[in-house]
Amino acid sequence: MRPYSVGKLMSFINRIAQRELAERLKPHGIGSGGQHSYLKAILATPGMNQDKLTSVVKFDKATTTRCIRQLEEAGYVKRTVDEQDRRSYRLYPTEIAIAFEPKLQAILDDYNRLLTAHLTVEEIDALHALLQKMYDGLDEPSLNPT
Amino acid sequence: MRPYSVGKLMSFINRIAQRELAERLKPHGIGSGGQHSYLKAILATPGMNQDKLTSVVKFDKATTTRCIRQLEEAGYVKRTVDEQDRRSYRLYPTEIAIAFEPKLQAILDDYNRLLTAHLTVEEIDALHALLQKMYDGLDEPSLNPT
DNA sequence: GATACATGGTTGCGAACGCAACTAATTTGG
DNA sequence: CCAAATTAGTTGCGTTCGCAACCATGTATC
Repeated sequence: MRPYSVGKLMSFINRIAQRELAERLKPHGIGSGGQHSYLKAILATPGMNQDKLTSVVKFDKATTTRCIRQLEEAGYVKRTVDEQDRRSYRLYPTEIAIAFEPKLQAILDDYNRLLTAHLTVEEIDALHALLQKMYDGLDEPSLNPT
Repeated sequence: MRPYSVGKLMSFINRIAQRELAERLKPHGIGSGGQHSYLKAILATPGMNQDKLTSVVKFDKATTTRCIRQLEEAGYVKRTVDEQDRRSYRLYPTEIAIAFEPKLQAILDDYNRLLTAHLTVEEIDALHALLQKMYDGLDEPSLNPT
């Protein structure tokens, strides 16, 4: 039996949805793609270095460098050299970022509501649980060489 | 109550997974991203024009132009001018593409199995149904101006 | 404490993609 | 039947991203 094309559906949905999200973040100087993921992670856990952050958001470390630079230029993130290890930077949200957090969260909540607008509450629960399980399965040593 | 971050999970999973798929398609001269979607659509429905194809795969028409050009250069697709409407091209798979179809399908099946490796059969059924419903909901006039 | 190795971060390069502006063929309205 | 509007496709431009090569700091081995 042929497996369902779960990958195709996810890629479709993601592609359509990302355009919506980009449009909503743009007025706040936050670029499309992963920038908001970085900002959310820094707000949630201030003081991480870029390497840690890269593994949290699952992008490439080069992408991290660039996204952080953009967030810094937009005034959302501060970088300070870690005195314990002078190679790495500790990342902190600025006052502006902290003030913006509720708005950011509202945009993301809105986005999620849009995505799941045609599902019942039970269906959303089930979908979230399944995606979480899927994610946990993928986020394993086999695919994540140390 | 805060909505689940279904969007974030989907984007994570998609990002991780796309790298896997890209690696498997690369040896066959098929670029990462949407190229395989176009090829599959053309194999499934030969003779479409690019405009129709764009709406099927949900990319931008500029992206369609470029992906089709690459598939043509790679020898998978033929374009012929539609004599009924000389602006449009009819798209057909080449012999090579037809011969390659089973292999392509095997790669995609494999990919889907990888994605859902940690789910039970019932969970995969449920996930597929939910994603399909989600997709159908998004693929509506409100977001798809005619 | 000099040499090798590991690790955090950056840069160069190329691929993929969307938007907007454009060309060329077709349809519509007067 | 001609001008205006529409439609299929292309091109220019800017953004995002991954990979690989690289630099600088830190750690380990001798």
